[in-house]
Amino acid sequence: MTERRLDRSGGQPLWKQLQQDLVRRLRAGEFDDVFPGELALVEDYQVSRHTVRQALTKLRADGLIVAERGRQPRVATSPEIRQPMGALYSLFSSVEASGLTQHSVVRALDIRADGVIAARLDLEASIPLLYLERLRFAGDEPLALDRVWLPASIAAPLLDADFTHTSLYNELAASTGLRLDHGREDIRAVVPTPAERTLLRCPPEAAAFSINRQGSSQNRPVEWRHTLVRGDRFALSAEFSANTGYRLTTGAVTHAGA
Amino acid sequence: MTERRLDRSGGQPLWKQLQQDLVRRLRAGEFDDVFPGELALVEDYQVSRHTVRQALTKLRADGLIVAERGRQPRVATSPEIRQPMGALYSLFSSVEASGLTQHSVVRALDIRADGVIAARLDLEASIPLLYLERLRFAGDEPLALDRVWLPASIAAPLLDADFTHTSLYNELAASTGLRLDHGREDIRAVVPTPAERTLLRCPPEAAAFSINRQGSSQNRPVEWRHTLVRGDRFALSAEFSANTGYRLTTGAVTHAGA
DNA sequence: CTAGCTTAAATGTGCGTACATTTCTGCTGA
DNA sequence: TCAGCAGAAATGTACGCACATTTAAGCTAG
Repeated sequence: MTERRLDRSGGQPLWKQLQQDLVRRLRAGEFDDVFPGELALVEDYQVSRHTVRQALTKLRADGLIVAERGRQPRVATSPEIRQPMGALYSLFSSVEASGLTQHSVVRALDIRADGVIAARLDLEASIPLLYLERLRFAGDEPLALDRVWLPASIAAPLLDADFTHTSLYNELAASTGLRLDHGREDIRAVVPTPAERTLLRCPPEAAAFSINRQGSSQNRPVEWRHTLVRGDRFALSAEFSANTGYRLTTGAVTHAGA
Repeated sequence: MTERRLDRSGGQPLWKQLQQDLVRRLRAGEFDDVFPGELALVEDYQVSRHTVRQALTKLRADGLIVAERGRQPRVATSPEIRQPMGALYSLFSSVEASGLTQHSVVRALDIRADGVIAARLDLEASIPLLYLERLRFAGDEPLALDRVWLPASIAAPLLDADFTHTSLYNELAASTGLRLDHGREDIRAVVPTPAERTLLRCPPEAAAFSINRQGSSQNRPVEWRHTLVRGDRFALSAEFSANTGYRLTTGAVTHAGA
C-alpha cells in the first residue's frame, strides 16, 4: 500500500480527515472487493489504531461499513434494499406479512399520451407514456386499484412484462436498472364512486385511501401513480420517537373476513 | 459520590453496563440539574476515562446528552422541541401554515373511568382518566373531532386549563413537565356517521381520517387519542428519500372554499 | 483428500499517558 | 464596583500497551 499523508497542522482532527478520505475512496469504488483492516490503515496513514478506530466508528454509525470481531470490515450493502418505501409499500408488504397471497389483474398495459400526467412528470404533453392499470388482490379479495404512468422512453421494455405476480419496481430495476430514490405522496380519505366500489367489491358504506405518488430517480421524475386502497380492510400504522423520527411500520390488516 | 460497582466477570462490556446505568439514572431524573463530568464518573465507577468516554459517545449518538469542549455534559433538551410529531401534528400545523386561525370548542372536560381505554394504556379498568373532547376549527369551518384520555393521576392539573386556544401538549408540559417522546398511530379511512357528519358539517359524500394514537413518555403510556379529521379538506403529505427516510411534510389543505 | 486441530490474524475491550483547546472561576488592580 | 487577566477544570485529540474473543487460514493425521 502507498503511504498516505494527513494534514497534521491541526486544522482538522486526524480521525475526521481519515474518515472523509475513506468515504471518498469508498464512493470511488475503491473498496468494492475488500475493505482494509485497522492495522493496514494504521500502516497506510501512519496514525495510531485508536485514531483509525475513531474514524471507523463514525463510518459504522453512518451505516457505510459493517464490522465483526475477528473479521475484516466490509462495505455495507443494505441501503438499496429498503428503497421502495412509502405508504404504498407499507400497505402491500403488510399483506405479505399477514400470509395472504398477492396477485394482480392487469386491466391495461399500453402506451398513450396524457397531457395532464405528463405535466406532473415535468414532460411535454405529447410525450408518450407507458400506462399500467392493475387491480390488486390480497387473498381472494380485491385490495386496490393501481394506475401508473411512466415515460415510455424509459419504461418501454416493460410492455412485455408479466405483472400478475411481480412488482413494478422489481421489473423496472431488472430491465432498466432504474431505482427510485425519492418520492412524494399525498394521502386522502375519499368515498369511492359506485364504479370503483363495484370493482373493489367494497361494502356499501366503506371509505378508501386515495394515494397520489410522484417517484423520482436521481432527480428525474419517472413515475406518477394513483392508487385507491380499500379503507375497510387496511390501515396505515406509524411509529415515532424522539430518536428515530416518524416511520411507517406496516399497514395493519384488519381481519379479512366479514 | 458513592462508589458504584460494575460486573467485571465479563458478561457484558464495562462501557455498556455504564451506559445502561446512566440511561437508567437519567430517566429517573437524577441528572436533571447537572450531569456528572467524565472524571467524576471515573471516580464513581472505578473505570478508565477511555471506558467512560465510550459510554458517553453512545449516549451522545442517541441524543440523550450533549457535550462541548471545556464544558460539562448536559442532558439534551433539544429533542423535545419537535416532539408533538406524527400525522396529527402534521395536519394541525398545516392549518397554521395556511394562515387559517385555529380554535377549539371544548365539549367535555372531566374525569371518568373507562375500562376499554384504560386497558389500552396498560392501566387497571377502574383507574380514573381525564377525558377531553374538543371540536377543532380551522377558520370558521370544523376540522376535526378530537377525544383524548389521560391518566388522572398525571393530568388532573389540566382540569382547570383553557383549551380553546392552546394545545394539549403545551398545557401538559407546562403544568406537569411531561413530554411525549414516543407514540404509535393507526390511520384509517372511514365514512363518518350521520351524527359526526352533522357535527363536522361535512358535505354528504365525504370521507374522513380516523386516527388512533397512543402516546408514551419515557416508556409509560400516557395518552390515548382518537381523532376524526374531515377528509374533504385535508390530506397527508409525505416525502421520502434514500437518505432521510419517510417524513411527513405538512398536511395539505385543499382549498377551503366550495 | 478430508476432517479436525492448531495457529495466526483481526477486531473488541480496557487501561494508561500526554497535551490541546475551550470554558469557567476567582483574583487582582484600576 | 467592575473589567481584565491568570489559573483551574473539563472535554477533545492522539499516542501507547495488553489481553480477550472471534474468525480465517494452514497444517497434520487418518
